[in-house]
Amino acid sequence: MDTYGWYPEDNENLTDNEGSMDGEDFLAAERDIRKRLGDRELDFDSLHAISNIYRAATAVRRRAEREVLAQHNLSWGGFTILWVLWVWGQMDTARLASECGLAKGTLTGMLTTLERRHLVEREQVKTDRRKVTVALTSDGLTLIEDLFPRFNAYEVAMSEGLSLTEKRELARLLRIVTSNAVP
Amino acid sequence: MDTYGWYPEDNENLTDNEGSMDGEDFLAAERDIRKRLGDRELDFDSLHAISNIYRAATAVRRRAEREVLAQHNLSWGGFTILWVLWVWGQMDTARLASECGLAKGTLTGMLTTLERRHLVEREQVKTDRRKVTVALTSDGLTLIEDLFPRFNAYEVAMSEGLSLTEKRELARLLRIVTSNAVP
DNA sequence: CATGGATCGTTCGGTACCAAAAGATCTCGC
DNA sequence: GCGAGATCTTTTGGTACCGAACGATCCATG
Repeated sequence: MDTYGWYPEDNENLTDNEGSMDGEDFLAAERDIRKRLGDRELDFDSLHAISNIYRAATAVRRRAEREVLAQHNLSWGGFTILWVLWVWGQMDTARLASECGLAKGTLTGMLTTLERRHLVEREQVKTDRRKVTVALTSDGLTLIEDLFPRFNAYEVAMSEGLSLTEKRELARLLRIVTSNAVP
Repeated sequence: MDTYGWYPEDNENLTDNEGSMDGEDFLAAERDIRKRLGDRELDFDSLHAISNIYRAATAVRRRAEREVLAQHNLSWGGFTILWVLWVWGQMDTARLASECGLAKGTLTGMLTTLERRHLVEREQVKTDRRKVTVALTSDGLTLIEDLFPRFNAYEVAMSEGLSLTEKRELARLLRIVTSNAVP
């Protein structure tokens, strides 16, 4: 069996990761990865940069849904839709899907859900009847205006420990990754 | 109507965002947000830092599923499970769920899918029959060893434009956010 | 022993989410 | 005008994914 077939039989000499993780444990986990796979031709810096994005996104999303959004029966996606319509005003579904990072087929179902709750409304475009524009209702406006400041407070809490410079640097680096990933 | 009730009626004087977005457009979009909501007491730096995490994660995930994982019929979650088992070896389902960032109920279903494809196998722990450990099969090992180098190449492509220092800085900042979000 | 509480994995009900196909409408060459 | 192709949204079929409820197993205390 060549080096590529190497496989860990036990966890000796590796960091114990039982229980909940803090920042130290994450670093330790990344060291373990390097110890396991260090003899291969891999780019570990890209690996950690990219995989930490998803890890952070999942953690932030799940906690937001539990602690901020659940009391209003909103999913992350539903909240995003309201937020985008609030900031940019009404728009057609193709643009809305792109802004929200959703497939347009996904958007259809979620709009139906939001429409049933009278938070948004659809309207067929007169000049091009293939298109549909979506807008907040007054209920939707009330909800997002009440909810968003609390959501922003949550975002502040999630970026605790980052300086102003670091927040801006984080946003900048993520913009670069995003434009790499959007074909 | 007070300032809080202000609502955009049209998109004049705002950046046109039709079509696909690049890094410039993202910055423009963030400027629009500030223009729309700038008179409120919100922390825009936290907002952009946090919301860009999710945007980047979604874009990276979707493209990976399409361009790297689809040819092996793997979802992002399924891939993550194989990867974690590869790096750390067999473990019980609770730890596996935590490492993968999945709810344990979700993991059950995905393990069943992977087990049906003979990529992983479950085994009841002798000393504590409540527990179940999960391990890669040899098919699973072959798959991840073939797939991971290509996945890593994808990660390199996604971090194009970032220097080594920036990749490490990105990983570091995201670790801070993640530990804020894991309660 | 016995039994109540803690700790596992799984099941359940429901939404989110995607890619691909279908259906509706517009546009442009002829 | 009129039919072919382009461009929209919705529908479809299937997986991922969550929280909560459930059932099995372990363990501490009397």
